[in-house]
Amino acid sequence: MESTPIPQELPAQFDHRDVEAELYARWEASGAFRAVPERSRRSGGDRAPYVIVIPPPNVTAVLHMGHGLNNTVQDVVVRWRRMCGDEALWVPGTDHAGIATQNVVEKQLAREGKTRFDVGRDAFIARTSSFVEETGGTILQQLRAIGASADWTRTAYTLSPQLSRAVREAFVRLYEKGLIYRGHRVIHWCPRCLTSLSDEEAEHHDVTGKLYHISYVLTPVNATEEPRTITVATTRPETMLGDVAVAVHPDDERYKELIGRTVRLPIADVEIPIVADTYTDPAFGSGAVKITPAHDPNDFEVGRRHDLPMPVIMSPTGMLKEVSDASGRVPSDLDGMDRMEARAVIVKRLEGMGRLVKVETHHHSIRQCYRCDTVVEPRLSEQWFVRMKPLAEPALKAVRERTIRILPERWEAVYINWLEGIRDWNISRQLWWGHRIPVWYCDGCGRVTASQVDVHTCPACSGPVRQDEDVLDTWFSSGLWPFSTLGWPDDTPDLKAFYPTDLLVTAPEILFFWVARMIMTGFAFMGETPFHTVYLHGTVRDTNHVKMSKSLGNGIDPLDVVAQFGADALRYTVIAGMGLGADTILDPQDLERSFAPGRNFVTKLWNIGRFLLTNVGATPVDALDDIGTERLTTADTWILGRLNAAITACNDALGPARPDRQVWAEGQKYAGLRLNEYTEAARGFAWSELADWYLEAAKSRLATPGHDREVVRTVLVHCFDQALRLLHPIVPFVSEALWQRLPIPGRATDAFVATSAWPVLRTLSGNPGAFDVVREAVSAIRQLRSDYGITPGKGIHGFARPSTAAAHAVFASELTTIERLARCTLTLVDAAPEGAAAHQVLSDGTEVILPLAGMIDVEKECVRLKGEVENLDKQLTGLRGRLANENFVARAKPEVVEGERARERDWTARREQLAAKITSLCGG
RNA sequence: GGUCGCGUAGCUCAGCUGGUUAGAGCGCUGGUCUCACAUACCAGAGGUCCGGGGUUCGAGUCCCUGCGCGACCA
Repeated sequence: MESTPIPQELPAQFDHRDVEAELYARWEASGAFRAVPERSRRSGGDRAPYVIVIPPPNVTAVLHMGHGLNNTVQDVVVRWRRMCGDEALWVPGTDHAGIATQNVVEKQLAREGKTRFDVGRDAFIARTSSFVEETGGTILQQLRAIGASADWTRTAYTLSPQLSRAVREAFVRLYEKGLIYRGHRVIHWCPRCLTSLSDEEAEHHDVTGKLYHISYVLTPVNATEEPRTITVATTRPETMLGDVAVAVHPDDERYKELIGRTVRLPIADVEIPIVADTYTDPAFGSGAVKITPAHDPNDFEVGRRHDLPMPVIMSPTGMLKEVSDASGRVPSDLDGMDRMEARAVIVKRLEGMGRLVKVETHHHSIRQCYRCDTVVEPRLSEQWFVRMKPLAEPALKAVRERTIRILPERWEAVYINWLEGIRDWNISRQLWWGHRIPVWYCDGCGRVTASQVDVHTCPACSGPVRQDEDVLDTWFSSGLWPFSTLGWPDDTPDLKAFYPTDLLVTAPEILFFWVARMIMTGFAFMGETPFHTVYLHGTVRDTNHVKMSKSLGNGIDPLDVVAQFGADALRYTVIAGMGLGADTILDPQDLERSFAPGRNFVTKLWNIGRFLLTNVGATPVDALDDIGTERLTTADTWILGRLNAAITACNDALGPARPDRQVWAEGQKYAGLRLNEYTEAARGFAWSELADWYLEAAKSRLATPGHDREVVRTVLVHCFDQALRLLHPIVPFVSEALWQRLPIPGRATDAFVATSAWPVLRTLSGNPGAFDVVREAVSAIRQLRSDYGITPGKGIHGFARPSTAAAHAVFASELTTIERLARCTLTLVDAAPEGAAAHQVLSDGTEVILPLAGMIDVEKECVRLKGEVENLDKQLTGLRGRLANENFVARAKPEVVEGERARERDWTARREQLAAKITSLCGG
């Protein structure tokens, strides 16, 4: 069958601008990304479900490189599984992000000279809602631009009515089990956000601060006692206004006799006791520590043990104030003063009083709000807590017993360590934007009611009730994400078909915030793990290894990259560099250089496609199975063998997709998701093998009409088709654009590579390695040409002396290919011709001889050959030494020893051949 | 302070359970506008695998130690 000319000329370059949006729209319209519950095995279908839930970005976020990387990984995996025939579902959505979103709207208000308290709660929430409606979810639109194949019909939002129901259901269930309680505790307070924070949200930062040593004067027991002092050390002297005791270690001989006595607190001027408590470290500072129960979590515990008062001396905004139990403690001139300013004033005043003993430089860590970096203030207040220990048990067990694996492996230890030392979770936030705590108080009878539905009158006394003012930590709702997005608490078809999910892809920073909590809630509410694999990827950094961020100005906008180089170039670059857990380094100053690998690869792929379409034509090729194996050339068999190898390498790098029986086998636990290895395998096949060798070998066959032309058309289209499938998850757009044009036999007109089948291995006949001698011969001639400075334009003639009959046959059949690639003419001979010539001996002993009359420098050739022999001798010495070593022969594995022996034979033979050349050419 | 990780080519990184002459991309050098591709092709240079000790027939790979860097947690 003769092919017809190509229907349309392909442009010289892949124009991503023209293609991406249009292709994406077609995919989406075709329902390619839509999952159908009935097709899942769990719902009677015949497909294994494969589900990923997106780490929901903040609803007000705009796409940055971190999102780009995170979502590209998810998309690569979900596209791979879709092609493998799974019922693949990637659930997209956003998070209402309590503090972050509220901050944005408060900033807007501030520009109008107002605070949220000026507008009131309802109006503020209304305003924030409309803000979110207008600008929120931009990021989901942006994800389409990088090719994200999420099921948009299932887009979720943590503050939607459905997911809000899930939050209430979860709260009430935990409350009823006694796993949620309300308590008076010292929590982390952000004086800027005006809310409490969980332990995880108050981040540690190392600082060089000061340690102030302050002496407190003991109250004399009688008029004759010498005045005595006791010195305490603190980094936060302003909190002394709230001191209620000085604690010493009970065994500390220095202070034993002082226990039970009192000191007079300077400035606040109150009398406080000296107590004995093992919390005190005798080795730190003076061995005596001031106790401020309302402003330090450790002191709070000491205070409880000794039944001490707990005066709060700081306002929510961080100003000194007699808030509770503190009357008379804050001097009027300090009242209302900011905590930092007050520190300086108090230190100065202590100095004036002679109470400041010394000030030391002190390295310690302070906690800062993870949203606004303000130094948090430990503060006694009433909050809601989740009792974590019981929830942590199954979450620990799941990782220990391999129901869940965390990649890279080392994070499992971090996860376990954290869960073992877990503390109760403060879930109430003094914000307005979020899920209001579903608890109602009756002031009449004191009844506290937690309820899924709004409560209007007290169930006990029918009196009026008021709802708790606080909202829940955003992570409380995102912790339910793997099932709330699927319809929980309702028993929906989605939940049945798609829970548990499979893979979670995120950054290590939120391992505790989010991942661990999802696992805990998964077991608590679903009785099952939410996913079997957690994949933690690295961070995007600039060339100085500084994390990219908008505020530092070292960020890269993924949409800029998409506009300049295309989504495929972005994806390829990021995925190719995706070592397990490794950071991604990109240069914001030089996008051209950063994304060159991706852009170059896309261009290369495009040009392979161009060549194919111009030379193969648009007429569908034969099915490969219809081509008799006897018609396949050495090159055909070789490339089909390389294709098999590439498929195997890709599968090995990516899989296994899931554990065999809910639990990861020891040998598989850390296997798969090597995206860089997968990329390299697919790239190497398409570029270094298909394009660099097979395509070149195909050219003359394509130019010659006849049966063989059909064979090469078929093999070429088959290999490129398969290559595009292997590459599709990485570069979805260019692969789709090319695949649609390929003359693939029997393909439906509306087919997509996106929903085509992942390549499988073919059984081959013949020797796939036979073609290697061709490649070696070409390389050898090219190398000689380069060594002798013979420009490619200069035609040369040479000889080849195949070492075996098989090699002779390959040379005879592939002679045109060799001649074309090496740009020479070649004569096959039985004996090397006499005279000055350049030589190469191939690995099978075949000789290549270039007489190069007039161009060859005999002396240079002798030096070159002798150098080669010298190198071989060096290797042989080592090899023979090893083989002469009885220990090696006796103890090494037999196959290793046999391998070394074979190498010795090969190298020796090769050396003999070269030595003979030297004798004839250089006269010994 | 605790736990963990990293240190391989100029740069960014691969190197699985110890076993050929340690790889890739980018960059660099030289040569090519060869009829798909100069965003390409061809050839090449470049590595004491951080230092020291040990285990082993054999160590980039395992153990100890020193130095440097980083992360997480207190």
